[in-house]
Amino acid sequence: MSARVLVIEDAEAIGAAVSSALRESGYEVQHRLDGRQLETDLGRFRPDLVVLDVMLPGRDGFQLLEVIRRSSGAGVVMLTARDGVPDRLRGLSGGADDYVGKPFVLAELVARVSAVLRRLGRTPSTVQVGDLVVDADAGVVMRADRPIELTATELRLLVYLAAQRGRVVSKTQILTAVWGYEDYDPNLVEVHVSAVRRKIEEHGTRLVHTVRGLGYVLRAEE
Amino acid sequence: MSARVLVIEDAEAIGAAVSSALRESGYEVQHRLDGRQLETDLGRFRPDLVVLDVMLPGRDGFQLLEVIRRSSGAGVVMLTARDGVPDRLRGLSGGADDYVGKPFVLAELVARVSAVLRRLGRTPSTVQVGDLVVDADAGVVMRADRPIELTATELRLLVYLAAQRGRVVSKTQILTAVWGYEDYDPNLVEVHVSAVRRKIEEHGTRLVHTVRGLGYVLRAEE
DNA sequence: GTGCAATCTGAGCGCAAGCTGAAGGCGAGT
DNA sequence: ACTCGCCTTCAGCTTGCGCTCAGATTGCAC
Repeated sequence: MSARVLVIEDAEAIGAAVSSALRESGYEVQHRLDGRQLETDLGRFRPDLVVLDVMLPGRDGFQLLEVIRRSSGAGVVMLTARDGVPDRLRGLSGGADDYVGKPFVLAELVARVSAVLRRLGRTPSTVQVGDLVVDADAGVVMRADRPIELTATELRLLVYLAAQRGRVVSKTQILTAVWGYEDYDPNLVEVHVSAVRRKIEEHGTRLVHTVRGLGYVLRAEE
Repeated sequence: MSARVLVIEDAEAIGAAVSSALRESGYEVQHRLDGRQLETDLGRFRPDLVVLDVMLPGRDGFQLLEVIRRSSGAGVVMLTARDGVPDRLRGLSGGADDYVGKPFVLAELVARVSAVLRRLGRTPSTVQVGDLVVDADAGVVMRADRPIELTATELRLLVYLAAQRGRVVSKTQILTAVWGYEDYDPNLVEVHVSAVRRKIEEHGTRLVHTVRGLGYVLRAEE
């Protein structure tokens, strides 16, 4: 059910952070420090998407990109230096599906990975819960065919909850997925959940359920 | 069927406590005081997961972590000093799947070990008993396709019983696994078992069976 | 059947978890 | 420079979970 993501990143700290953020968003993740066993990984792990650093020991990101394109249908998100405009062009022209410049916020990378997977049809782009429709690609939320105005943060929060629909997600998970934070500030999440509720639960129906001591779930009324 | 866990911890008392807690949760456990024969253990015992102390005589946890990563697909949960933020980063960056800060509650460690094993696909994340489905990862319990609202404690209790399905577990085992307690308070367990029953056994069916003098079993009607 | 121990369960209390209105701060747009 | 809207912090309030206790009930030994 959940998509598989292969992360190739030689900076261990970054690779680990990326991996755990993706895992917390529900993906199955493998992390490699270089592209040596890429062919094997493509065959065995069969990733739906590869997060690929440009600067790598041995074969660099662009060479690996070609390998992936030749022997797999996996999507590719490249990590490049923020200012490296040439890198960016080269990556896109080489066929990467998206790229993210370093330094980046974890939430941004996760969002782009999700977006590419959706585009590739690996993940549904719109999620329906009750009479609420969340279209992550279009960034539009509708309730009973009427559009709902959400702020950027509220939208990211709701899109995340929608992607995890039916699962209980902790405030910690939400913080890393939506904000990219590591420090624990439950109230920040509470405030925004409260705001989202005010907007999407107009008729006394409950969509975002609180599970005390665990977190929140997005689910239609039972 | 049951997963194998290797515990490397030089403090004997802690190692023993961890080992027996894991055994009570149904894992096959080996305990070593240092990492000298790690390579042999990886080959012979073939653990699915290694619980690894950071501070060890001889090679320390991070060195052992590398060995494990190179020559095994085992998951790794590291034990670090609670405040050791540097440790934490280093552990994750080295590729540990999770870490637990000392001092820790046994229940927490057991929960994290289970979570990592699930993520690695070594343990099914959902257990079905009769028409009851317990999804530990999603934190969701369904009966006949309808979600059941459980509190955090009730869920932990039921997840534990589900993991031990078909096996009689004593109140002492439940206390250590779910609460991390050492002192014996049978009534505490009884109260929560009672609450879980009220919620999951709506039609007079019995799922959590009492075995007088021994404990409880989760099992479909006999 | 009788007695005793084990188990069940309803009630209530204390407190941590969660909610929300208000206000400050910051950045974007004019 | 000013305005506007959004994000975040804070503080007081509310909620309901988890624990303890006590009386009822069950099951087993004899």
